[in-house]
Amino acid sequence: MVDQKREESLREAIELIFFSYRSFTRGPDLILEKRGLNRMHHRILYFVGREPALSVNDLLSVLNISKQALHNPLRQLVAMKLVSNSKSRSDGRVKELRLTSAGKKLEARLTGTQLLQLAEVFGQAGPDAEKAWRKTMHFLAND
Amino acid sequence: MVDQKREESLREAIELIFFSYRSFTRGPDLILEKRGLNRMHHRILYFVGREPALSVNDLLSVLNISKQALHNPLRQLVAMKLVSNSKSRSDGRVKELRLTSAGKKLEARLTGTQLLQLAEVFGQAGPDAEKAWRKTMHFLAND
DNA sequence: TATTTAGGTCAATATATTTGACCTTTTGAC
DNA sequence: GTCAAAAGGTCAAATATATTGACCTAAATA
Repeated sequence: MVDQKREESLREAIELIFFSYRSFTRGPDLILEKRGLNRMHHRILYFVGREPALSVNDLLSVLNISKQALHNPLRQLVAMKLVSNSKSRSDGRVKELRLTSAGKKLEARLTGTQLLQLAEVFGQAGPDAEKAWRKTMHFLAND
Repeated sequence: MVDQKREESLREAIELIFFSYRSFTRGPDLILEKRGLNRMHHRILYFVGREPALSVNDLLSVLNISKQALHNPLRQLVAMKLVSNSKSRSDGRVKELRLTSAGKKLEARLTGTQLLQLAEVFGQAGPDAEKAWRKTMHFLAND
């Protein structure tokens, strides 16, 4: 009886994750759709913006997808002049990915909806809850 | 300067969500892959298991996808005898979806990895952090 | 009886993903 | 200087998925 109650409570947690993630991705998804882009484009813009001069290989590692799966969306972003790729000085094989100013603008708009949303959520939950949330998510993120 | 620091902290939160969600879905995804199923099949199994006699329309509502997008995975699950659909007694138009015993077994295996993972995470974080996490996620799930 | 609702299906299109091969340029070990 | 390895890019085929829009039945209900 105790175990079953705990399972019920853990299933509620599963649903919190499911519905939270959907809520969290809706903002950017709506903006992306209007431009014929998808969530992968946002992820590329996000991580390139997060670490300018990121290499293609490092981007692949963080996204955890195949080279072929990255190929198209990245090519599109470069063609749209949202991402630039220039040869690295220290290693001519490596390309350094960066956001162009247009790329920065779009990234700011996409991620901006999520920053706002999280600011609101943490505002409602309060700083102690935010801290505990971060601690818990840290455990979850690292297996 | 203050605002920029807060943005940095919120971006860390964004990344916690991204990596947490990936970690959270990996377990079921690996099991599903071996059977030629995907995350949508798990979602169907989950919500049907959660509410036996669920109608197709109600399933569509909770999943928030089109009838056509549901059609294939649901048909497959029924064909594999993991989900049963029987006419409702009270309204002959409505089908009541239920997990078969094989469906229950698979659902338990899939969701079981997530239950275990969350039990571990909450165990590490502690009951107070769990409570605060739930409160915060609740705000996030409801916009 | 006529309309609405729940459900199912089809076809066309568009997209995305995966597998696997193959190519160039550059680096670095020998 | 040669050669294997690394970084990156691309292609093609097969597969999978999603989207749009149409159309159908059976059952409920106004």
